[in-house]
Amino acid sequence: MPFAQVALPLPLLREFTYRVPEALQTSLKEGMRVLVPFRRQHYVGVVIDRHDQAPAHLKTISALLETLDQEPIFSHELLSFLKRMARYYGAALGECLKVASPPIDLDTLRRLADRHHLPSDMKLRLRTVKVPQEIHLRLNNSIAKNNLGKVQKEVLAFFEHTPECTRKELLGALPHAQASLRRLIQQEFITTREQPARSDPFLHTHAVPDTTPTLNGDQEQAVTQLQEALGKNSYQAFLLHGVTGSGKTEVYMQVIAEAHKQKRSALVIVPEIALTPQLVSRFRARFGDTIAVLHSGLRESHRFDAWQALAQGKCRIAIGARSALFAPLPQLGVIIVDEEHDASFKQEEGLRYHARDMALLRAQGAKALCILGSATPSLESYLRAQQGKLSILKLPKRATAHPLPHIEVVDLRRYRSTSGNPMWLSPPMRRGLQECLDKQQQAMLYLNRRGFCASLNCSECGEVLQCPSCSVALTKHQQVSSSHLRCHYCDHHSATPTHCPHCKTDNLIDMGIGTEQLEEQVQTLFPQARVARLDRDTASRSRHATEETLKRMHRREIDILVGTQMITKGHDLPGVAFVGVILAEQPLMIPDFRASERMFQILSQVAGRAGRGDLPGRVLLQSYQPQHSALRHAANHDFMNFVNEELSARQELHYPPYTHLAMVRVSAGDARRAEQVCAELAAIAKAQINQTNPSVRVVGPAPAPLTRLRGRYRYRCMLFAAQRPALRRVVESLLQRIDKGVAPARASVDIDPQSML
DNA sequence: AGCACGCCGACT
DNA sequence: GTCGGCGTGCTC
Repeated sequence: MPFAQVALPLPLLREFTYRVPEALQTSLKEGMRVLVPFRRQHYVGVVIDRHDQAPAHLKTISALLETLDQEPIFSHELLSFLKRMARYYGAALGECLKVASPPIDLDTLRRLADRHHLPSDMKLRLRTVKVPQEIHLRLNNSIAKNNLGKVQKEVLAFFEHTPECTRKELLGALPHAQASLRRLIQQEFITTREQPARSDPFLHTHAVPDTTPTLNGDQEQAVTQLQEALGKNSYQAFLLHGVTGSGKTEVYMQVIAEAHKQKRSALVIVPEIALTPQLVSRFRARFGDTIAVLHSGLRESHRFDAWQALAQGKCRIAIGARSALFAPLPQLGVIIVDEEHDASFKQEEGLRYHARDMALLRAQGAKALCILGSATPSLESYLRAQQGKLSILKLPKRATAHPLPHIEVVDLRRYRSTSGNPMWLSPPMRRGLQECLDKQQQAMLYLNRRGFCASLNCSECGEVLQCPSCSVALTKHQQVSSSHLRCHYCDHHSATPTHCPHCKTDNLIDMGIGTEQLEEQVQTLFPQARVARLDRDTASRSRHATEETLKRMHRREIDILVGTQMITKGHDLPGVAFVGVILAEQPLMIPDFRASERMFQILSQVAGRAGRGDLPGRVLLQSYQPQHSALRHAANHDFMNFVNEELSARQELHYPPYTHLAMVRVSAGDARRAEQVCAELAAIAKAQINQTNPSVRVVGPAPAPLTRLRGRYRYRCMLFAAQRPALRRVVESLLQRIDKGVAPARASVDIDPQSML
């Protein structure tokens, strides 16, 4: 077949045909990367198809230059999954392949460039990696041992116990042997071989093997069902609904062990923030070196290593964040998505895919199991379970004997400070903290706002200081440098003014509270307590700041930890007995139909941080809306009533999960241009609504909640549809229009948006 | 995405 | 008279 269909790593909604050189006719397969000329440049694309004839409309067809791989880097399973994914999101296949690709080894790339006389600065537009090499030494069998120096003999003696070692190892043992070694190599007494160095930092953490614990009845039942399903070798999806501390991880591990027995591989996807060394060592303790960790925080070379180990079958279990979805696993047996409700599974820039939804799609194609686990399942998953698309497994009890923490709600309306300002640390909150300190237990205070205060307002004229390029209030910060204002959406920052820029009076007052101020207030109230703060600002101070603070927390060197979302996930801190939430209804202030759901999830999750050790946990939720039902349900640990109430509300409003949503976003430097393009797209969508697509509802165009962001005006339009195929057809027509160009505006379609902003 | 081609303002 | 702004169009 002399022609190949090649997908390029560009946002082009089609692929291109290349002629396959004679020499590659037999070896070139689908899923291999190839070097191709494209528009006076060179790109690395992926062969997605071979065919006998070129499309008739093409006059000239270039030949592809070379293949980068001996074997396809995308298996048939992975490639067909990526094709389905591209179709699902209306994305360019090349873009999907790009996010799923391992980085290219720079040396390989340079060799290719040289061979084809490409300029050294050629833009291949792909992530590259310099794979660290190490030199392996091996003793040559037939050597004359006479006439050797003392050190040379020492070097040879070193080889008596090891047939082969690395140069680094040898020089580590014999640091003075450098010159002698060089001579031995020159005289060919020792042969050398260069090979990629193994460098995965997690790989060398030697975990102590653990013993498989006995399961409680619920866990036993879940494991039995899952193992049975695994034996059927077909797709089946589960929702593992287990309260915090119910032992979901143990269930995962036993299913993975069963897959292992059947020589099938496993993929574990966790939220970015939950992928901690503790979690990895827990898996490593059970499965040893068969685990590869895929983490975007890893150096590219480490990711490259992990990818290779999986592709070659050296590792059979992959664990990682969102992008681990694309791990090259032969004979995939089970995909686990832990904390499946977590919003971070949705990539919010570029290719906006949802790792949970794609995990289901991949499992389907691979005839594998998919297990979605959560203490507070998303409404999407819960409805799927009700519809029978997911089999539900329940772990209603904590695996340990400790009961769920006791949660109380504090009505903030009853407490005001003498100045009339809100009292963010109410008397019950203070008492709670004091009791906790008295018992020498640890406390956490949760407030999801960084900075000192939320905004700076003028009490004279009412002016709120805003970012010059975004329609948001500036946040005052006092840490790092002196008092300054920062925009939390762009990189704008300025000194804190003393006078109102509008009316010039000096009546600027702080509004609201951030973690910096909370930390200060806590320290003032409890001068003897050791207080620390954990948020994005403290984390960015140094690379290990967060880890260090958590370690200090573990060692009980901190009494009260103040923080944002960062303190809520993944960390098992057994000393924490008290958790306070400063403003429980904060999630409701974002205009989003999922606000209630998010509040319920956050409160449940924060509450779950209390009483994980031997201490009974206590939780205080401060709120101005103490009667809000999602808050009440969270306080009662009552997922069932929350989910039923919320589902019926969504059904009534025809919102997801009862409909499928596509968000059309348009931005431009000029507001009228953005609105105009958005209106045109909305009109195209509306024109599609006829007998073939009767169920699609178009809402908009309308200004986006953040009307201006980074100097660009934003408009949006929402498409709701009861059926996905109808939604897809309408979206396709919009994408075709966008593909033709809307410059200088930018337009995109987000399928199943997770954030309404 | 990039890089061409193409049509209107400030420079040697 | 040119150099260069970025608007629009095409890429096997």
